[in-house]
Amino acid sequence: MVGDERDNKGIVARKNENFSEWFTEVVQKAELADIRYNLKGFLVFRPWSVYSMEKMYSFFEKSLQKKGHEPHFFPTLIPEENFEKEAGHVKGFTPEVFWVTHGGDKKLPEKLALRPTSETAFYQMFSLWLRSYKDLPFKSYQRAQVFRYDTKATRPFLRSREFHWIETHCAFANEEDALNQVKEDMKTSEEVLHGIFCLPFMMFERPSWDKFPGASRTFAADVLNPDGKVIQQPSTHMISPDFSKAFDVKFKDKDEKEKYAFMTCYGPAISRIFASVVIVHGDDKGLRFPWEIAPKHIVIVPISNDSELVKKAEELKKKISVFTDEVVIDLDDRKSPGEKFNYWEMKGIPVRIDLGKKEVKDKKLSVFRRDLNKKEVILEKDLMNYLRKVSVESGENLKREADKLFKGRIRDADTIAKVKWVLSEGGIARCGFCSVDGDGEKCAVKVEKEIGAEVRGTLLEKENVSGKCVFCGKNAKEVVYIAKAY
RNA sequence: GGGGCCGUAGUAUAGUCUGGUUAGUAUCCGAGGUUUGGGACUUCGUGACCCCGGUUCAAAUCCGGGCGGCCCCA
Repeated sequence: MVGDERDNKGIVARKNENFSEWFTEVVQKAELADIRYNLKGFLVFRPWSVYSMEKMYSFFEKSLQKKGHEPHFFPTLIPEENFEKEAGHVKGFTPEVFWVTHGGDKKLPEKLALRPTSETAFYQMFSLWLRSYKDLPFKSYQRAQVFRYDTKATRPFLRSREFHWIETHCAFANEEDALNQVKEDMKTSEEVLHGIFCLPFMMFERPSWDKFPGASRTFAADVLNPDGKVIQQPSTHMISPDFSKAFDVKFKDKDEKEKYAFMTCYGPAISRIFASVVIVHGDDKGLRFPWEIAPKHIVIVPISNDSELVKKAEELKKKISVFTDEVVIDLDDRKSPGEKFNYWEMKGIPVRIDLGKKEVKDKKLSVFRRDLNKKEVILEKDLMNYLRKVSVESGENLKREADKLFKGRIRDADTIAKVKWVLSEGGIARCGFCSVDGDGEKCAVKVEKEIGAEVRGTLLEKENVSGKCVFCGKNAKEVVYIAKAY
């Protein structure tokens, strides 16, 4: 090939050397999304990402339902008046809202927002639905697409103007119950994000200056990318009492008094979490998935389309169907076996079975597992045991690998120079800090200006503090975590 | 928030600086033949200058705007 030898088949960029390019390449070559849709920040999700995201949705929804959340579908459009009811919320979201202004060629009497999030839609209904303490706790959720006119650079999956998520909206009789909900949301994140998707993260309480618009307290998970930047994943919020007042979300308590409810919300963004799955588990060959959320489980590659081999492939597929239906037989006669091997490794399918005459004759199978990139020969009669084993181990292996990398990157720092060093190593710095309320913001600005990083927050369970704030020298009141962020 | 780079077949690119031939190459796609155990070979064929405006005898090429993409810094 002429020019810069750029190959339009396999992944060229090295994940750890040139992460940005690696990600762009993987998105296109593994056919996760088509970025050619002619609208900035919007992309077409292709089957290989959708299969996986559907599974991710399902794990989250099952986990939420088990904890008492019930599903809803709310309208995509929200009247402007709903937005204007709570000052903090308006201020935070107005610059990011897409507005619908016309119906046909008639100008609408009131602008309609394409929901950037649905608090103001849900609370509108909460005020109608919630009458008595017996209606509480009220726990709901919906899966939805939301829209934000993000002015920063957009990136497929990571930062799009339309994204796919789940949002839970809950109401409680008192603040304590609301806080417990936040803790439950953290547990859900641990169960699903880490337990099933195998993504290590830390959940921080965001500093007061970095809260969700309209929240009294914000907690958010940070996942670490190989380039050393963290990306925010599920966040959970205690909503400011101003909302209950603004939307008149009241209930009659046991003591016969009318009281305002306490709301929480939790938002795992599936399309963005998918990005983290790609980024955290992928390698230089392309994608890797934990079995549970792999788009498909198994590919059978007959070495040729010889009728004997095709028949054998069908037979195996049928046999495997008691365990999984997600078996692809690759009969594309335009590709050589070698090309297929590389292709399916790039796509990250967990198990590949190479089927040739040799195998049929010897009643053996050549199998390749993507978690360990290992090829081995097994007896055909052991296939089901092998698949069961890989289905369990693939996630475990990916999780172990990711956890190890993550833990090694969190380091204590007691001077500005040390913080800089930790960040330059692609890590998260843990250090003493004056305050995460208003008056600590000066130091946070310093962190941003001088180091190009952000104070991500504190742990919910307060840590022992001693010593000084690394940035202003006052007595440290908090232990904070500092990282570069998207 | 600031800066830089880029837009030519489905994809990746040459050509742009220095305006002028039938816009070249690889891959993909379609048809045929030979192949098939780690990115096969061959013959034939289809397919492109992002949009709008300007300069000019002449624009992929120069200028302005729009739309879209990529990268870096804060």
